Amino acid sequence: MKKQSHITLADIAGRLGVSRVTVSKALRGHPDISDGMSKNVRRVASELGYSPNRMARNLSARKSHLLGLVVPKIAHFFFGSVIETVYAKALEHKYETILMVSHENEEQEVQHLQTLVSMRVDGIIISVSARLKDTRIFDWVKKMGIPLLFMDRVPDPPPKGSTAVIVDDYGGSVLAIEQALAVGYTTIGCIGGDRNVNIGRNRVQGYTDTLKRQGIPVREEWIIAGGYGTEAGYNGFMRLHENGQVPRCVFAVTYPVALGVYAAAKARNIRIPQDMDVICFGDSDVGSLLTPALSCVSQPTQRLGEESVRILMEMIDHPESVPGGSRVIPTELILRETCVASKGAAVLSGEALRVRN
Amino acid sequence: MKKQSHITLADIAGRLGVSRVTVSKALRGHPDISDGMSKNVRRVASELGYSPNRMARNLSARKSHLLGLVVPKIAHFFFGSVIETVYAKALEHKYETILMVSHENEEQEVQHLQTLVSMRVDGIIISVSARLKDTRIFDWVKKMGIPLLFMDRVPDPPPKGSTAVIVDDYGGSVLAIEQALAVGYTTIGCIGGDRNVNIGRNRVQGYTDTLKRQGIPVREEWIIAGGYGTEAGYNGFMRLHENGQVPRCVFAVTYPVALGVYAAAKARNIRIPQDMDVICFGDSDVGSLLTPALSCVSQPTQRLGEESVRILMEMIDHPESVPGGSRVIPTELILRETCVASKGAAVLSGEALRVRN
DNA sequence: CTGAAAGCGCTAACAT
DNA sequence: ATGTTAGCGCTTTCAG
Repeated sequence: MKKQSHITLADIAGRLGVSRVTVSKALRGHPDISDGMSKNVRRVASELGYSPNRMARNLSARKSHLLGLVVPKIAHFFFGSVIETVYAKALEHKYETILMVSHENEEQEVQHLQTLVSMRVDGIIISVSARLKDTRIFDWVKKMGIPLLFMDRVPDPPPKGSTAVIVDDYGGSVLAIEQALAVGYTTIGCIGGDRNVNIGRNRVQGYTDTLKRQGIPVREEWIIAGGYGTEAGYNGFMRLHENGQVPRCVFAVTYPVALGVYAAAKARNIRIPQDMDVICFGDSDVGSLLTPALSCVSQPTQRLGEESVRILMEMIDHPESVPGGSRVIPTELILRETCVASKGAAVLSGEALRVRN
Repeated sequence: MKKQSHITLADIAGRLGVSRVTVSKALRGHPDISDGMSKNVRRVASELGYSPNRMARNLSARKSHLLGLVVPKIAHFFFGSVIETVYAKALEHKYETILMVSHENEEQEVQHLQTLVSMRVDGIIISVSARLKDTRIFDWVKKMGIPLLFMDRVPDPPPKGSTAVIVDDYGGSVLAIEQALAVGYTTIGCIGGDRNVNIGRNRVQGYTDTLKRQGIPVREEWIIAGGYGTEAGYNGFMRLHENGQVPRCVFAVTYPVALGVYAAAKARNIRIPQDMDVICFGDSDVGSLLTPALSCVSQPTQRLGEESVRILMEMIDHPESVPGGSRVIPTELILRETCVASKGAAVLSGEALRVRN
């Protein structure tokens, strides 16, 4: 019982009494082939419902036109939106994208990377998981000759000679904290993040530096690490609350963290922004529909995705002239109903006020 | 300048003074090979950093261990969550998933399907775009011998002999409308959907049937089609509002549509639920954080994804014994702060009340 | 237990 | 402009 055998070049060639090579060339628009022949080939191909076997093509051409994308999560606005952009941009360059989700799990991350190498993707974009510790896998990928680009989340410290496209995490959180200070808050907490990955490190750094610069004491018990998800926010707030001393405002390291804070506050009957205010890093499609509408530092997901693909393509086409280092994409402060001066709050209820950076 | 040449079976074989076949077998744990040999091969392989070339393997084995997944959107809770499940489940079966996003665009959909066939994926799961009109592509895929499974969104009418895993759209919307009626609303609108796809058709049908059954006149001007996204909800509400006669409650055909309704209501200063109430089909992670927390008919995304993969695997392994037809997955009514009896509303503010179906 | 031969479907280099 | 010859890296008979 042989498996369904597909139409091949040979079938088309046979029908036309020419060789497979001619057909192959014709189908790819090679200049060698005459117009008439080309037309005939195409006609027969479509009559037969021919579908080129990409595996064969890739194997032979030693080029897959595949791009690997590894992210820690997918069902979240930031990643969803970045992923969509990467897909679209890659397609413009005639590349298919293979998505892999690590679920913030280093083991899966390694395995995915191995699979991508195994598939001989032409390049890889990765946003590393929060728990990442061992970075040798990245050297291996590189040794395998596959261009690797870190996007948004980079191991800290970054592997030697790595290329990255990141968001201005430090600058963004400075914006956020300065806003909180401008409103008049002097007790400000920070929830989420960790030290393995740049985004946690830099955002928390921006927070502490800004406080220090203003001569405000940094209280370690108000810096609650613990990741980037909604649970981190929920648990983080709960820990803060149990300690008894709740700061007047908290800076959530990601949008999901802020969501968790909202949920926890609701559960504890803490009113936002009257009892405690919130501002966060990262936007979402529903940010403006929450009550109160959440103010944030927005990350330009589109630019992140576009730049990443652009640079990766560069790395694929000119492996030598890799510029290396990091492109940093600026952020933007979006003020809505949290973390705004109280009289302003009423005014802003309708549309968001945008402060360009 | 030859391209980076990877380690191959031959390299390992050479090092050990055996043939490539032996290595190939050893690496795959073929019983032919002795334990000692196996160990040696594995050792050398890992020393050399060998990574099997999956394209070559697939080409030769005429099996890709790839699964195609086509969805209209990704940056939305429902799809994000289904996608994640499909990835995980597929992995359990040793399958990689190739994701394609159609952006609700039929042309892209066709192209993606062609690409997947070209990659010789072993099976395809698709959630069709709302604008789908021509279903011949599905017959072609089938003719190419690739099992195809419709998930959630199926062309209406479904192609002959197709297999699908869907949600109980009709039953779910009956639940929603009955709830609205139970609260005492007699003027109920319906926003979103269209007639090309089952989910729109059936959800709207559930809405009209339930009203009729209760002897409530169905007012066509309160049934606003227009898709499944946030804009559809926003624009839909605006049209309703411009007409002047706003129903006491609206049923949003999807969660994003409800989000759009929230936004539009906010913009028009219509209070939910006091001025107009909302209930929708489809849940989200932030549903309970909206104000008021949104009541909905929830779709079990996990079960949807799991069932889909399970059945597709079945179809791949036993192409003959395709059962065909549709598996229908039941829904669940989740009441929060909208569309609940007014005195109940206060009581429910904290945690969600769940009514099992 | 191991290996030689053949081939998966396609492309690239080199004729003709 | 078209065809010939050789692989790409792996698996699958089928002999030893």
